[in-house]
Amino acid sequence: MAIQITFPDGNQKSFDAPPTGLAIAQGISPGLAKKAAVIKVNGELWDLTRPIDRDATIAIVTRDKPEALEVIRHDAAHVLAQAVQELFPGTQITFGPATDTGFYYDFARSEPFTEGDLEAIENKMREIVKRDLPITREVWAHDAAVKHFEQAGETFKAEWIRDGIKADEELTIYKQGPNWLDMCLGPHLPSTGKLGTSFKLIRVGGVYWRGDANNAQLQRITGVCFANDDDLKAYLRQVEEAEKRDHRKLAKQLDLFHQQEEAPGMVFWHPKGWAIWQAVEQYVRGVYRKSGYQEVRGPQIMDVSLWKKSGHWDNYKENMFFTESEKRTYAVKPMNCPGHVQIFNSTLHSYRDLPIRYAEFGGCHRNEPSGALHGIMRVRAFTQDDGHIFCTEEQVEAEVTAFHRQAMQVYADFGFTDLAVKLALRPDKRLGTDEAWDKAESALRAALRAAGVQWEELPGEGAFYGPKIEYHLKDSIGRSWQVGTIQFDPMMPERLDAEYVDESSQRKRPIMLHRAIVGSMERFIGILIEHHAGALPFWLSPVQVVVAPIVSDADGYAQEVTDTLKDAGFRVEADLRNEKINYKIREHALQKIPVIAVVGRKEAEEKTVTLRYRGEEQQRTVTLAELPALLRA
RNA sequence: GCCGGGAUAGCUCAGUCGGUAGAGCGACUGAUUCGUAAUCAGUAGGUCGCAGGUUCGAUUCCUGUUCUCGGCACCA
Repeated sequence: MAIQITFPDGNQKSFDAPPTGLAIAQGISPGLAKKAAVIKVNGELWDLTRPIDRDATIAIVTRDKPEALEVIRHDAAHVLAQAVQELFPGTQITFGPATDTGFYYDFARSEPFTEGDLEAIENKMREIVKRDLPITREVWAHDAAVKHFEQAGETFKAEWIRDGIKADEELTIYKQGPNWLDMCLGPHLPSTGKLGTSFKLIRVGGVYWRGDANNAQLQRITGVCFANDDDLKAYLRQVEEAEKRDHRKLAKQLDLFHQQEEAPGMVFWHPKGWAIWQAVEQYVRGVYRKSGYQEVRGPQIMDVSLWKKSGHWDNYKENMFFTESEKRTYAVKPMNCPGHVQIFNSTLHSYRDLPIRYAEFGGCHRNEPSGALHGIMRVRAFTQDDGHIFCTEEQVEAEVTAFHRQAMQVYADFGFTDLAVKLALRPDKRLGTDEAWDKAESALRAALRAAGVQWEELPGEGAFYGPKIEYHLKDSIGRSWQVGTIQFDPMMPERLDAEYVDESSQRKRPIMLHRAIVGSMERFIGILIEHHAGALPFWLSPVQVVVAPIVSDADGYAQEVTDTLKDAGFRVEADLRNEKINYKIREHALQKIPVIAVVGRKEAEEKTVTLRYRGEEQQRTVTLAELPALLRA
C-alpha cells in the first residue's frame, strides 16, 4: 500500500512503505535531517523515527522552532531521570514535563538530594547526551506496562498507569538506549545526542505526589534548557537582573520597610516606604470618589457569632486570629464584607438607592501558613482597597464592566499593561444551589464579554460564596500574583440578612459584589517596587527631589529651595552634609531619587537650580520661580 | 503546614578541622569648601538567632525551637 506524503509547499510524494520523518528529511537534504527535531504529521507532532503509516500532510520541525523547544525540554527531563537513576539506584521516577523555561522531574527517594548532587547529576546528563543513545517509541499493553513497573519497583509509575490511564487508551513507552525506559506520550528526539548541552540544573525542592498534600513527598529537580547556548546565557543573565529587583532587597537598600521575628508576616513601614503607601492610598481614594464610592470604616474585631453566621468560621477558622475578653470570643477580621453589610443593614434601603457602593482601606489579618509568607507579597496583616457594591441582579453586568474599565485604568496609571484576567468558577466546597452558580458565572462572563477582554477560566477556583474575576500581575522572577478582583456574591446578603424594598414594596436580597483593584496594598507596593526596579515614577517616589549644595556657602539658598518645594507640596530633602558633590550625586543616584537639584554659588546668586534627572547625565538650569510648575508637569 | 537550605557588626559577606571573631561599605569624630556617580585620617561597634545537651572549654558538634530562603500545598 502506497503512502501519500504532502509537503508544506503542496508537493506530493508517494512511498512504497511507511517512511520515517528522518528518511523524508534525509531525502530533502542531509542538512535538514541534521537540524530536524520532530515532524508534524497531519498537525500532530511525531517522532522522527516513527514510521508514517498513513497518507499525511507533513512538515519537518527544526530545532530552532518553538514547537521543537518543548520537545527538547521534555527530552532533557527524561535524560535527567535516567541520569538520576544511574547515579542513585533505587530512586523511583514519577513524572517530568517541559516547562516555560526548561523542565523538571519528580523523584521518590528517601535521601534528600543536595545542591552538590545537582552538579554530579548534570555531569551524568552530559555524559548520556554524549553517548547519543537512540530514543525509540513502543506501544505496550496496559497490563504489561503495569507489570513491568511493578516488577521494577516503580510503584508510583505503576499506580499512575493503573489509575490514570484507561485500559483501552494507547500506552506508549519510550526507551533511551537498551536499558532505560519511561512511559510517556512523546514525541521525543531521535537520540539523546540531539538534546545538546544548553541546559542547567538550577534547584531541588519538595513536592507532593499528584499535587496533594495528603500524599507522599517527592523531590523535584528543576532545570532550564534552551535550543542553544546563547539563549541559555541570555536567560541566566535575565534571571540575575531580575533578582536585583527583589522587593525585599530593594526595601533594605532604599530603607522602605522591614520585617522581624516578633511579627512574622507583618510589615514595619519606614518613613520612605510609608510615603509610597500614602501616595498610592491618596490616588486610590481619588478613584473611590470618582467612581461613586462612599468611604466607611468597620471595627477590627467582631464577635465570633457573626463569622459563624457569614460562613467564614466554617471555611476558614484555621486561618483566622481570635481574641477573648470577658468570656466572649472575637475574631480579628479576615475580610471587610461582614462589616460593610452591618453598615448597609443599619437603615432600610429602597431599590432607588441601589447600587450602594462602600469602600474601605480595610486592614485584615489572616493566619496564613508559615510556608506561604513571602516578603510583603504574602503577609498575615494587610490592607485591602476593598469595596462592596449592593445592587440588583440587573445592575450586576454594568457594575462589573465599569469596574473592569476602572481597574485597567488604574493599572495603566501605575505603569502596568500586562495583566492576566481570570475567571474562577465554582469550587467543590461551596454555598448555594447549582442554579445560583450558573446564574452568577454567566453574569460575570457576560460582563467580561461586554468589556471586550480575553480571559482564562479556572474551574474550581472560585470563593465559597461565589465566582470571581481575578487580575494577575507578575513579579520580577515571573511569579504571578493576584492584585484586583471582583466577586459575585448572592450568599452573604442572605446569610447576614441584607435587604432592600423593591418597586412593589417587596423585601428583596441585593446581590453583593466584592471588589478590589490594587488588592492588598502591601502586595501591590511590592510589585510596584519590583516592576520599577525601585526607580518609582516621580509621583510615587518617597523623596522626589534632593537639593544638594556644592559648597557650604550655598547651604542657606539650598534650604530656601527646599522650603519652596516643600510649600509647593513636594517630598523634598536638603543634603547639607559636608561632602563633595560627586559623593552626593552618587549616593542619591543609588537611592534612585528622580530629581537632584544642585546649587552652587552661581545658582545662589542667580536664584536658579541645576537639575539632574534620574538616568540622565545631561543637566538643566532653571529659575527657582519656574521650578514647581516644571516638576508638576 | 510539608521537604530541603540558611541565620556571624547597621548592610554585604569571610572565618573558626572545638580554645569566645575579621574585611569592605555604612555610622561617629577631626581635617578638607572641593561644579555632577565614592576626599583623607582616626574611633566605636558583635552573648556568632534562641534554649538545652556533649565537653575542661561550644559561635563551631548534637537535639529542640523561632525566623528566613527555595520548592510544594494553601491563598475568603
